[in-house]
Amino acid sequence: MDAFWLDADEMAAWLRLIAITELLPGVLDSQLRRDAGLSHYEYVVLAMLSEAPERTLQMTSLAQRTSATLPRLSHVVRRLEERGLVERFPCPKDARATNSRLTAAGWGAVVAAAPGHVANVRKNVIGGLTPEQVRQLAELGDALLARLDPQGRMTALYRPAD
Amino acid sequence: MDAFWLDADEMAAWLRLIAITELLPGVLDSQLRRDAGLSHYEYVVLAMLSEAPERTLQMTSLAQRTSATLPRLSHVVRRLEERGLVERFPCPKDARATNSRLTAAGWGAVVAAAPGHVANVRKNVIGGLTPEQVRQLAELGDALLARLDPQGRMTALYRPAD
DNA sequence: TGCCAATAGTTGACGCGACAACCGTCCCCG
DNA sequence: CGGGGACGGTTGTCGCGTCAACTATTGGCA
Repeated sequence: MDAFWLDADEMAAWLRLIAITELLPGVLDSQLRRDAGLSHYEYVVLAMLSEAPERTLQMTSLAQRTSATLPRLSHVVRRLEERGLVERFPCPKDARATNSRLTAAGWGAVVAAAPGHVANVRKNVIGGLTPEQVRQLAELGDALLARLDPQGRMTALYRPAD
Repeated sequence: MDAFWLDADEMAAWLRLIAITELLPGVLDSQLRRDAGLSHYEYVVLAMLSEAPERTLQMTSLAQRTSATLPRLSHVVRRLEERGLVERFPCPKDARATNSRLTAAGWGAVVAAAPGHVANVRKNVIGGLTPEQVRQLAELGDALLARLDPQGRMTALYRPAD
């Protein structure tokens, strides 16, 4: 189950991928935290709700769309609810389930945060790539996610058209 | 400072990149934690030391090579020292500095962990890509890191030949 | 109908990383 | 050669994410 190492090209790609996953979260978090008082993950949660019908999603669905475990989401939503950005209520269709809905304040927070966030993404990530590289990244990403997320837990997020 | 959103290609690439940075750490951590009792970051620290002359590096240098802040590294090295995998001693050249050296047990831990880790990387990451995509990832990675790490803090890690 | 496994979600404890405050050493400029 | 700013590192606190345990509801199958 081993027998061989990574060759030079593979190692180069691998080391860069590691470095990116170490550095990217910090870049996203610090801008959003500073300018909008939100962590990147909190922003993603609000953004997903903002695009959903009724601005409402079931916890499990929201967790899948944000690549998070249910406990993580539960903690985050509780904090967002305490800040008045989100509200929870029992799902009428299934008494086990909980729905989360974006409040007006939550909508306002997303709208306020989005431009700076997009500018940051463009400045620090997408802006450094050629259009051809952007296309390559999307295809690469699909191939990687097929392995990283074989259950397709995140399909809703990264392949909304399926 | 905004005025425009991401277009469809950019959004596709961006969403995939986000998903990868959320999922990859868990995949790496859980395999190493289970099979070797190490977090991925601890493994990287040991691996960097194992490749250094005398298996020894100064804290600051080790922090740069592992994309970490100094406080983070300090905590991690203390734990590794308590487990006997690493030892710290004052740098003879500079009384302010501390050197970390891999112990025999630490070397053994890296050697024991490496095959499973490499297999995991191949199985879950590199193995899903074509050789052409591996090359693209390396180039893409350079372009992204030029923005994410403009100071070249990690240069030593991802471009060892410079 | 009644039972039991599976599903949906919450909670509490624990560990790790970020941040800020701090100490000791070095170096350079006056 | 002496004082101050910069450098190198450690420590403590706090917040967040994971894991495990738990409750409640559902749905299928006898």
